[in-house]
Amino acid sequence: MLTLTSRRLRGTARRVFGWQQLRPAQLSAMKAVMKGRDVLAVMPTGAGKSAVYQVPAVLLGGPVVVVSPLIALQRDQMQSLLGSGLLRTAAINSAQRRRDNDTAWARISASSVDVIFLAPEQLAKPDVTDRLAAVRPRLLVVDEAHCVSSWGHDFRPDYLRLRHARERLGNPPVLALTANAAAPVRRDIAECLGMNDPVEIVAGFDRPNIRLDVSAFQDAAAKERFVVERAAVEEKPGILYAGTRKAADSYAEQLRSLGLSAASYHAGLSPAERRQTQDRFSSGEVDVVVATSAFGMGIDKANVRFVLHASVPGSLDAYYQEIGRAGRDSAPAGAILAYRRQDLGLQRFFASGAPDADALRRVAERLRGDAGAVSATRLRAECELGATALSAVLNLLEETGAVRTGRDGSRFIGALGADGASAEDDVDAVVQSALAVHSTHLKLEQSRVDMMRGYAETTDCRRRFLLGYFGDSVPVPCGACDNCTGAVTKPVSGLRSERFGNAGRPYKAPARWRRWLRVGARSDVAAGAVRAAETAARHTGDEHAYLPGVRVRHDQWGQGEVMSEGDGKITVLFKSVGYRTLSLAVVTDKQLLVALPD
DNA sequence: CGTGAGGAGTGTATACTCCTCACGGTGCTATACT
Repeated sequence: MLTLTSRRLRGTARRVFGWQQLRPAQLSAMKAVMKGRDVLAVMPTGAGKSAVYQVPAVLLGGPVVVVSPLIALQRDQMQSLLGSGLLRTAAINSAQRRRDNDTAWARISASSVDVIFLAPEQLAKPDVTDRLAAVRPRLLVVDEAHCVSSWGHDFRPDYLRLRHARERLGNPPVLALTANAAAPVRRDIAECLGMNDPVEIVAGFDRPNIRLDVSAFQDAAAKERFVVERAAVEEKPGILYAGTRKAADSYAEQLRSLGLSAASYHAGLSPAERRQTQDRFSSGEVDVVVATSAFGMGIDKANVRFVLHASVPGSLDAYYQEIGRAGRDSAPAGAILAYRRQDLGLQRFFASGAPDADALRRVAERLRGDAGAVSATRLRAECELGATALSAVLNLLEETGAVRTGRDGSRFIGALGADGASAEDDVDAVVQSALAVHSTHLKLEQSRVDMMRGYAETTDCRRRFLLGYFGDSVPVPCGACDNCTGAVTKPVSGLRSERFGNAGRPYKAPARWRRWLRVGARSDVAAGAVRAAETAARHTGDEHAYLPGVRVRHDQWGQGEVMSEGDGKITVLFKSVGYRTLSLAVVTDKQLLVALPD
């Protein structure tokens, strides 16, 4: 039976946008939005995420504010909405001329705009939130919401300030949209945005047409040869991800010298070059884009046949997101990882940036003496910090409780007690606890790198490992990963596949990995499949106290949540130390974990 | 954490080894120049 809301939503979708059908996930998300609930929707790209705010935008009777991480994405979305004819859009950003921003504001203030696109940095400015508040937004959309979690803690700290912006806008409901967020990331998003009892809508993660392959190497030159030849022989078009800009340029050059149509893409290139490469990839003119992680958001090319990683990314979240750009047409596609464990070092480095203790001290000190609120502008000037650095510092100080944000969102109030301990000790303590808060984030980031290693080195079904990380289970063997089918590496002419330098011989994990991997030797094809089947069988039976989602406590590591289990191991995400993989036997024997009630 | 560039040392090979050191990804915005 159709409710009135469903009927209105479907009618609008048909009439305004020409969509004959809405998927169940789209419809339930829209209904929750219409009810005024906070909504977190995780839906695969191509499943019509944007529709979830576009259809309500027609019906809500007031403007919708959309936070988008890239100006290029804002443009794309506006472009695609031109066709609807009914939704009027505007964007405010630094890439537009001042006059265009003025025009946009004039239209917004005259209530002639239905959807407004901005980056989080805009919403950190009080004049922007003031002007928006005046037109009473009905909904705040956070697009690509995984950015809140992946960028908010350091790179783009204004993502963490969106909760204050929301208050300034008159507390409209929040709709967070992403294609890719494991449970802890979803929790982080909800928490950072200050979402209120959000409705979570999570569509399935599995992309069965993407085949998962890992080839491991000891020698850098051998890996590089493999990458070049593999990129050359795979069906086109494809994306080759490299770890650094330099590597991206070098691979692109090598592919071109083989006569392939390849272009590199990274943040070191001019916006014009980047746009051109992206356009030429979309149109089919470029066969292989060789890119850093800069490439991908907003790419919606259906027929990408392979995503090849020349270097491991820093997390399974990033990996899944990047390989998800393959095979959107549902035809077979390949996700190939060329793995060297030394490459993890680069990701460990990226996940190790420490905050500026001196900047923390200066801001804490400045706010301590002041009874009133101090504006961001003044703090920037007096503490000699850029806008990004100041936001990052304030986020940390706020998390420790030493600072709170004033009601106007851009003034800050020191909350340090003036009694008892000397002022000096006070500031010291605050800096220490801010550093501690940050180091908790770092531990999580580092443990994410470890999970990436786990994926690369597992001898179990890779799909099971990957989807287990996202909280999904899959029947094994999946039949579409190297460990389940045994087709380790497609033979490539003139190339010896090198598995830890022992081509052809079974893989034997080095001693110091063995404990972690809990395997002696790499099984051959048949044994791999058999073991996968056994794992599946075990999975259906017996005494599983530690199923994914169960909350547990560990004596030393505190509270955590079971993320996945299988093959005699469980992986738990602890608040204090990040992901830890434990042997089920040891856990049971030593009673390491206590299950907590929900 | 791992890599590659560059210098010092050895000691005569235009070449090795050893050591130190800089560098590595993602984007917004504001502002000063042509």
